Amino acid sequence: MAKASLPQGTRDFDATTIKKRRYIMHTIEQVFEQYGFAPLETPAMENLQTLMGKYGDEGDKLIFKVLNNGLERPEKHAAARTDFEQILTGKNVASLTERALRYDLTIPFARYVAMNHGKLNFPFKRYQMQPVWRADRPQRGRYREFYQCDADVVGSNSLLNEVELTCIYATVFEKLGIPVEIRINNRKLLAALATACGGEQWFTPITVAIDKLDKIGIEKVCEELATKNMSAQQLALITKYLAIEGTAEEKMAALQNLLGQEALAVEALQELTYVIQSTQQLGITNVQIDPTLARGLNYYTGIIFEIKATTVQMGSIGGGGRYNDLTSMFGVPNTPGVGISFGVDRIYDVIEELSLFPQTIAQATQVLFFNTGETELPTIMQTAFALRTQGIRCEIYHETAKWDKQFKYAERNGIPLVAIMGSQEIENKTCVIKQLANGTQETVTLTQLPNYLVGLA
RNA sequence: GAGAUCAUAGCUCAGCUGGUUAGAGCGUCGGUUUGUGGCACCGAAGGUCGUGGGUUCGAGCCCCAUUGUUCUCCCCA
Repeated sequence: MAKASLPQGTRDFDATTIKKRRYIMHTIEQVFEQYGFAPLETPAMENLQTLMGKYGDEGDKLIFKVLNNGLERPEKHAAARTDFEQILTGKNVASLTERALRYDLTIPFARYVAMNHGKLNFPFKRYQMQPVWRADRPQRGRYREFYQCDADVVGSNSLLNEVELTCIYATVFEKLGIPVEIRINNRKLLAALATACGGEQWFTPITVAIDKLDKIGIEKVCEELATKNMSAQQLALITKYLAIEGTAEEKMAALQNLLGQEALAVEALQELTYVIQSTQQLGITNVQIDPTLARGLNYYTGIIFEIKATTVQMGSIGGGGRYNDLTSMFGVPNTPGVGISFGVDRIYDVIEELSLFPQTIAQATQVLFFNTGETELPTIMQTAFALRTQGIRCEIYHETAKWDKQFKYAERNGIPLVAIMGSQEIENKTCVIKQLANGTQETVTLTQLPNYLVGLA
């Protein structure tokens, strides 16, 4: 017998955990629907071709691949052996692996839009809440299987979308009680910085390096860029850019001052100003401009978002941004979109750490009926059955046992009420209801019972 | 992919420079107590010391390998 175990980085979820996670997901789902997003689900597996090359070189390595079935068939052996050599050089070969587990929800969504663009009404707004898989090494706040909740709108260039998605972020985290900072930036600003440094070939090195600013500090960022042959003059510009601080208005002014001669920068600043001002007018105060925000996924082209919990040490718990033309990779051009994502499992960890889950979540059964004996059991079953039709969740203890045990069962399972019907009560058509929390108990007639219990709940 | 760390009862952990039969608390089960839980007391069950090798008269402890945990780098939700 092999010892029971789980694949690395995966977890089982017990009842309490699932209920807590549902609470998070329901909260998100409600807000999504308030803004007119409709649900979508896609398969756990995609064609490997759909996913490869969409997340950068690092991303490709983290995609879980599925080995093809049927490789043991003799007529495939020769081809499989040759193709395996390709695998060893880091290539992917369709004859050995042609499917992979989804890595995020955005690319499958783009694939869906490309496949169905003829019958969708644009702008098309969908939300999706499903697990994704990444072959990362697990650590704090990092899992190999985790849930994402995404909302995307495609077929619209309007900044109204960015504003509303920001509102969704603000509303969800307010409902969950998590203090967060909504950081926004604009990829066009980074593109302008690259141009000011001499050309767009600097875009990727710059974004990669400055994304690490808060971790490694400004000197190391400059060191890293210097190794890419960046001149002292260029580094001076980067340093000035990274040193920008202050209120949103002050940052805007400084950025305008530094990059105002670049057309892209002007555009970027206008967009950021619009989002900041609009959300401020709606009473949302936790949006921050962060010029150093870059984000790793390379398909973003405009405004980008990242959510940081301010009172807990944790990686970002949400992120997103605008992409010009994600569907063109699937042969359908001119479909701009913008989307956001919630990292449910990290949000869970944050709420747990801050002890913000409502007490009532864990409570399932409201009433435990004591099993007082074989002769009493039929009446007890009838009573419980009737209560259930009235929407009251009840259980009957599975066997006649000492009350001691039955009490402990109720306690351990967080059942707040115990119902006792012995021969005496049955004869009088009554029932004793005891509240475990404070020990008080009352005798209630069976006709009053449903109302009595609703009153306690 | 690189590095560090840990792995002993269901859980949390002790276990000395390598030396008899590996301990505690909590939990579980039984009892004091068959119509009222939480408390107390008494008793019991429960361990291939992650796995596989090696060194040694002797290994939970030392060495090597391996698997998993937690964490850091990388990157991300």
